[in-house]
Amino acid sequence: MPDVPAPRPARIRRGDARPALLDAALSVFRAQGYAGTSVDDLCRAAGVTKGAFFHHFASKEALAVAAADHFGRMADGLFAQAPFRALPRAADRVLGYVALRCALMQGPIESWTCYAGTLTQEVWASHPAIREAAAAEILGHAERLEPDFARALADAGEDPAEAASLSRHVQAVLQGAFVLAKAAGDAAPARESAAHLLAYLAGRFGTSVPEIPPAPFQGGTSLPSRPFRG
Amino acid sequence: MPDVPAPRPARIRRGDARPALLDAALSVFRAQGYAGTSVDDLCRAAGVTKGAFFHHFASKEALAVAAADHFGRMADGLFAQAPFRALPRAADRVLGYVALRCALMQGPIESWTCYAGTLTQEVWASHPAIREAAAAEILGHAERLEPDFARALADAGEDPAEAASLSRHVQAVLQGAFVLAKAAGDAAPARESAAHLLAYLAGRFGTSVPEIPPAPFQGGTSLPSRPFRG
DNA sequence: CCAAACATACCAACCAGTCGGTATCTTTCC
DNA sequence: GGAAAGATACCGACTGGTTGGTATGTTTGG
Repeated sequence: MPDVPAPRPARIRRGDARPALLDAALSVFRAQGYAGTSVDDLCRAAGVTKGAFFHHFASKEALAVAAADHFGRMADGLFAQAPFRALPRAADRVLGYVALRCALMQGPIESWTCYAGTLTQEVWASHPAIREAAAAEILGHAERLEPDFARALADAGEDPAEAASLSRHVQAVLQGAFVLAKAAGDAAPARESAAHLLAYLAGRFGTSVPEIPPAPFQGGTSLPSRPFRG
Repeated sequence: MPDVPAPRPARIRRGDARPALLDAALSVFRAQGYAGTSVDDLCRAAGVTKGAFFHHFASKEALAVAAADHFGRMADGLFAQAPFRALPRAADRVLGYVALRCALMQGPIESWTCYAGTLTQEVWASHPAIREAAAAEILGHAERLEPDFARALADAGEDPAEAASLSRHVQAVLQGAFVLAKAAGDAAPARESAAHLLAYLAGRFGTSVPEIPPAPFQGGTSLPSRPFRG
């Protein structure tokens, strides 16, 4: 059990407990997982006491659910204001979105991975309420991007009916990129995967791939090599 | 806390405790997560007592590490014997691999998702030993597939140097597909994503996409629609 | 008879959640 | 304006149950 980083002062001002707990939930759950995080961990990270915690949230699960919505609103706010949103061509907006997500892949892993995906992976079977909130987050996000996909496909003379599935695919690739990054302890494989995704999308939209400089992954494994055809 | 399914008889024969625990680890950890699974859960699922558990494994973490290798050997065995391995063209072997993984996406989710990816996502920061074992599993698997990717790229007149990154990308997409499937509670989005992956690979290799029938995802979210440009 | 393979009882630490109580802000009424 | 009344926000000791792990005893195959 690693000790929780304390990004906040030891105590929070009156009235700030709820947002402090929501922020703490995002980073601590992402770093330690749901079951691996105690209520005391969350309180410590938020600079709040247990009394405050249970005053604002009925249970640890309730905080996790509320934090999924919190995460979604933060993410949507970020992307709604991003410059790529103003591009005239739909294909460029889609590629710009993926390029931005790729550019965000730096710094501490728990700061740029997906709260909803991380939690779902862990508690999809044991905590249906969290699974539902996370699913609404991920699939809702994909749905909100859908119009641009439909437009980009139509512009390329392709069937826009595939927009929904393509938009979900983009989210899937990003989620998978996060898993590889966590496994490798390095953002490089995630950026590489995003680059492949950009290539696929550019192919579908008949446009060129935008600039992104993915440093190649140097990791490798330390496994004794086990031949596949063995 | 859902009760653990007991796929085994209440008690296991003498000498079978170790493999029983490894099998139990695969299914129970995937269904409940690492921290959400108690040693007693594992013993119950394996039909074994705590004494047997700690006779064979020094700790819960040690079992999780050993199970990663166990998972890898089972998976490699499965793919090594699959018919697609005998195809003459490298591109067809790669596409056949993805098509098989797609075809496996049915039945209980914990039976076809990735043990290594699930565990990494949860404990990458708190249990380095598990993270390393899982990373070796995932990246090692990608490495073992690499020669076919290199050959397929070369056959298409493309640079085979991209094989490593492309092979990791395939694993990333699969991992992400699992996350979406868990979120949606349905294999459909995972199969859709695999279909997009096949399309990308076929494009890169200059071949046609093989048969796979991905039923479209009907899920949708129950979120009040929050406009993206809000 | 011996070592490996178990079985059972047990323990200290931890955990989610409770509860009686206090501090501070808001409303109401004069 | 100001005091009383009530609502909200917060505090932290406590509890019943669970957890990973240990200690010690028993069975079994060779």
